[in-house]
Amino acid sequence: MAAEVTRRRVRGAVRDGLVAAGVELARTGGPEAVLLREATRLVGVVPNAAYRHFAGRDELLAAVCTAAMGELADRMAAGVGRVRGKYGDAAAAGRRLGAIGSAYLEFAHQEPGLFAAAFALPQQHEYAATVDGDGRDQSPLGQLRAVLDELVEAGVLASERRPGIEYPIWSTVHGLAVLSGQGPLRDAPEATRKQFEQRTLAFIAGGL
Amino acid sequence: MAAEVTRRRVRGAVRDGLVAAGVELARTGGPEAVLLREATRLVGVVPNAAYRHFAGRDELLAAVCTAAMGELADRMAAGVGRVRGKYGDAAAAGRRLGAIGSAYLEFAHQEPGLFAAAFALPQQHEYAATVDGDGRDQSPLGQLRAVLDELVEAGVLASERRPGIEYPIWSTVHGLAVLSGQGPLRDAPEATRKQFEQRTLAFIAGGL
DNA sequence: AGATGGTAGTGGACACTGTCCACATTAACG
DNA sequence: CGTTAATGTGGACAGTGTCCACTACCATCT
Repeated sequence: MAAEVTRRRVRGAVRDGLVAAGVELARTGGPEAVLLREATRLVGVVPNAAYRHFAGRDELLAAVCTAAMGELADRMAAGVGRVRGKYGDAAAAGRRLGAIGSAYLEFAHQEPGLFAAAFALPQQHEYAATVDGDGRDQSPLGQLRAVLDELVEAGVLASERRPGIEYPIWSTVHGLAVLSGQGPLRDAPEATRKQFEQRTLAFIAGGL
Repeated sequence: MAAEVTRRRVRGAVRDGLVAAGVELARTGGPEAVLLREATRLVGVVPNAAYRHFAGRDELLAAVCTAAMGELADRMAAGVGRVRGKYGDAAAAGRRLGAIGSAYLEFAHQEPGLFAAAFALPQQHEYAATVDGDGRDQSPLGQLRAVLDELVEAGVLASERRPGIEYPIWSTVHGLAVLSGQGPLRDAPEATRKQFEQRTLAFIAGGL
């Protein structure tokens, strides 16, 4: 009668489960909904078990945050990858820029909770070089920079206008994402929202 | 020995005090820091007294939210008011647009907590016509619209480009505000931040 | 093989939050 | 003056994050 059969899980299973549970909570309820106790409940473990893997709730939220940012990056990369046309082609480069913006806005719209969670903590995702196997920076900002560099090479964007232009562009897309996602424009009808996106992307293209 | 001298406050004093306390809490710690109990503590009243004036914590936060949005609107109006040049003058209209953007960004930078609180609840401030004595819409969006209309009248902005252009512009400024305030760009040095603002406002001016 | 030590999970507790209920007191008003 | 509604009090409850002491397991070294 050696008490309960408190089965020990395999290494890292609980931690991964907690992050997965946190992501799911964030998906439905945003960053506020990622509760430490609820996550442990979903994993089937006692609340304090989480403290073996995270210093506290904020560190769990940070992990969720990183995961959400990763999903955004993946969606952007997938969108860019779907654009045909070889590197340096002016039209293709422009379409790649549009694909980045569209993926960003689509993510914010389809997964408002995850999108909010991705920016819930001001940890610098972008500055920590998140590189893939080929040494390319696959972070959202890194991907945007790559396309802008391509636009310069393609002759679409004047090289003297290139430095720092990623920030106004990022701001424009991000601003629309939060205003139409969580902000005052959140319950505009689908058609209106689509029009906002079109106009905003056109505004960016015109500002190059 | 009729218990304590539980002095009754004048009509509305407790409610106003709670909102003021909530604003102060939001100023230092953002919307998350506006706790019902802490607000009542600052006012010097028992927690439950708040329920005589608000249905719950969310309704208090909504009041704080409205107050914060009001302060933003005031700053914008003050900035526009400081611009000299009569209505319809092209240069003056352009400077007024810049003043609106600058006031927005300055508010977000100087009062990050209040700025976050202003957008914490997705209640439609802008749609509820917040008009002043002269019947003008003094909400942030209303002021932006007024200046854009002036730009059309001054011949700076083509009238066929006018419809809906407030949204990309608002998005751009708002995006920079949250990215450089709470987001990943929050601990950029002052000079860099100033440069971001300049470039972003120039980006908008170029996009007209 | 057998002792040992660190790792992962348990149980119980505390302070804090928002919120509800029953009660007391005061102000307003007939 | 007596009634009534408004306003504040007191106590309680569930739920949260977090800390402490304790226990079972697994790997590793002798």
